[in-house]
Amino acid sequence: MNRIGTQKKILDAAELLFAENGYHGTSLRAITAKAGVNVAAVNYHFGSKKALLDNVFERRLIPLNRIRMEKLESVRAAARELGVRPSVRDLMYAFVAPTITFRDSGKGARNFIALIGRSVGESSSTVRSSFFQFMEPFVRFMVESLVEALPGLSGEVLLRKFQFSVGALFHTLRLSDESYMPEQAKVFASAVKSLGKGKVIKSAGKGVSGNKVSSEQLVEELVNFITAGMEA
Amino acid sequence: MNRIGTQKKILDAAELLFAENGYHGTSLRAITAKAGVNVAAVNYHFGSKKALLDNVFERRLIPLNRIRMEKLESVRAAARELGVRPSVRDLMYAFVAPTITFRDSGKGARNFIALIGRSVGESSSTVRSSFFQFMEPFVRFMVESLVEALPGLSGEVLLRKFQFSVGALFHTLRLSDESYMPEQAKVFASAVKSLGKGKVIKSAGKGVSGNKVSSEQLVEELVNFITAGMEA
DNA sequence: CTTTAATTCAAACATCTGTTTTAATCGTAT
DNA sequence: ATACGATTAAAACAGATGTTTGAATTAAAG
Repeated sequence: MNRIGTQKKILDAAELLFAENGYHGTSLRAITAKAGVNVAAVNYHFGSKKALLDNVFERRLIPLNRIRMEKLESVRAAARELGVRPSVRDLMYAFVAPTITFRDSGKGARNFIALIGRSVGESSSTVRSSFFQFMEPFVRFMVESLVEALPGLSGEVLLRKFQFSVGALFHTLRLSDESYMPEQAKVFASAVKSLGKGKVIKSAGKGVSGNKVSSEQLVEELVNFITAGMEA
Repeated sequence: MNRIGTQKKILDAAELLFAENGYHGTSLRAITAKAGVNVAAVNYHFGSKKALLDNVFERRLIPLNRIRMEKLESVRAAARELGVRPSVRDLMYAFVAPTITFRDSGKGARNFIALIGRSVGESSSTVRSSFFQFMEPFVRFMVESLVEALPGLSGEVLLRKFQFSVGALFHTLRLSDESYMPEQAKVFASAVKSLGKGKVIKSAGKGVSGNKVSSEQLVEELVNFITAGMEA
């Protein structure tokens, strides 16, 4: 039985190509060619292209969301035990850290992170519905926790601020692999190069900002940024 | 000569459908059907589907970027005259305000703003290259100005912080029309409804946050958020 | 009015899409 | 070895895609 092997090969290829060219921009023939399997294998193992997309999300998003949920719950539990409100910073950390550190768990994970970074803003309803079905429980829990942490804010304002944070995080995820955003990478790199004053950017000639910063530092900067924004 | 009329009809239809279903998710036949013109009209007037996309961007992005540039230049000029550094808040305002207030200049403008909100993270290289070719001069100028405003930050850190801001803004633009993001709207709306404590969200039953806040308030909140993040 | 160029239109183009079919092949248990 | 269910493979399917063609129509110029 090579079943599992074939399914994994298809999932890996689809994950990569969906991240690179989008759902509609990726044909089943491109996927099966990269996976080294027959075209019919997708419909045999998954049923349809849409079902394949669901499986691509499901494979990574279920364990990832479990980690995020656990972190969030432990933050709330710790605060409850101390009789205080959870801090915005801790909540934001539980939101940001698992996602970004997940990038480092393998090449496939990096592709997937770039994919979900795109899926938040995906134009096609096919991709959106597939993605949000897995994200809803976490988002709901997160918003509830934020209301607890920032009781002075109205629900509307808090919601928008959280959406600003979501945008900041997922945009960063999109940029996590330079190869997927060559135009943006070039624009920013040339902007930095043309500065010519102040602190020198040591890496300007070699690469592009965003893919050489360590995950730990990126988490730190991002949490600092959105925590300050949430509390402003 | 009905030339201009036909071209405009095609551009309007394409702008709407690209925003709703993405570039690859929109067929020329869908565009021409909505525009009420013949399929061949696109290739006759624009040359190709890709060239049509370029024209959709160009029509709005050139005047919009000119406004952003002028605002940015006036901020820098005012600071120079006073012999001080431009404030982060003023720079961020010049970045955010023109984009968001542009939404209100008409129905087509609203469609377009949703479209460019998506194009930043678009998976397809076709859309990305079309979009970034118009955005590069502004991004370059913006980064240069930020270096001036925050001389204490290294170029790399500043760049990442600006990218967080870009993410926050464009994610908000994506959500500026609820009809394009029904799943996300539902997730957030239900999350708010299930709060049950603190300030009551008056609008929870009627609509969804994001499309009833005034542009002025949205600009204010967004500028507050990213200014705090930049200065954190 | 006639001529001429620009524009529209229906139809067809070749190619690509996701999916299905049918036969061949594989691994495994009897 | 045989039989059987699972998997693969090649081929074909109907439909949609972007683009092109060539005739019909329209509008402006002489």
